[in-house]
Amino acid sequence: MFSVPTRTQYGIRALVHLARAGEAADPAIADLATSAAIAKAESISPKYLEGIMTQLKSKGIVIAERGKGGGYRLARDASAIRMIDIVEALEGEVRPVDCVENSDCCVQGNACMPRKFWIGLKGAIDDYLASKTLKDVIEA
Amino acid sequence: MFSVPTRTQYGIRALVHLARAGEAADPAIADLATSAAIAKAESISPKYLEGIMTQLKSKGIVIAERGKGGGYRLARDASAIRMIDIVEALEGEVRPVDCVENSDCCVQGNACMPRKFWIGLKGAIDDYLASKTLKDVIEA
DNA sequence: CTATATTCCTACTATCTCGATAGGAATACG
DNA sequence: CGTATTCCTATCGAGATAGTAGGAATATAG
Repeated sequence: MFSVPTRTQYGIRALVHLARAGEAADPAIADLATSAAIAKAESISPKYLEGIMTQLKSKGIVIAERGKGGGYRLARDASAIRMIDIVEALEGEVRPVDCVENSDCCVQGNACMPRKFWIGLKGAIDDYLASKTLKDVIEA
Repeated sequence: MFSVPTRTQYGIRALVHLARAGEAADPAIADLATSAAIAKAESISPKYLEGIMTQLKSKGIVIAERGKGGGYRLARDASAIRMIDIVEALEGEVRPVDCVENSDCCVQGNACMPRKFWIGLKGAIDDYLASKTLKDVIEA
């Protein structure tokens, strides 16, 4: 249960790759990597990863440099990228049931008795994801 | 993200229904309900709920009485049924990524740097689900 | 200006899961 | 025996997911 799609797993691994590249002494030297290079290093389908990287870029997690010699780098320090930012960029907000935000669904039977329970679950997940940064992950 | 299948939502609503039926003064009087009756009260597809109830029975969450006059009742008091018992009965163990239990997957690139992170997420979810009982839900 | 390497965009396909349905067998009651 | 119920198995359609394909846009190097 609660399995995380490969899309998200791949995205995180790609960001781990970038974060580790950026750990070098001189920043801005080795922190640029192409999608194809990451895909190869991580054994991820290159074309599939391309789409994931584009999405991470559109959400402001990474910065893309187009054209020859281009690639991706983290948009900010790994310690400033929370895991919840990544997850929401790739999958949208954590929402166990539709009823969490939309109370219109509370019409039939006991449909909404468990609503507070689900909201609590969302809180537990969100709190954990917000408490970890990309830096925490690469130091684990 | 982390959306809960209707199967689980339906199962919980059915159990809420049974738990509320069992709240009556005289236990064992009104605590028996047929799958069809629950389905009607909760606006759930009857045939679909049938399968869910059978599964909850096989996992020991409810007790079934077959034949005419039969139905389902909770196998134990609502306060002794943890939400994690229900979720695991219907969906199996919480496992964000396969890598959580199986460390064999840590072979390529940074595939397993996030492993501790995922294990931590599993822990956060499990802790929450184990902390709530069916009784907590019907009293919310 | 041209060749090349890269991101970016759109569309497609195969596979799987999920929700739901159908029909009927097994069981128990009166 | 007739009826009401759980229980079993098989199937189906819709949607999501993972991956593929082709090429347009963009930047660099020579």
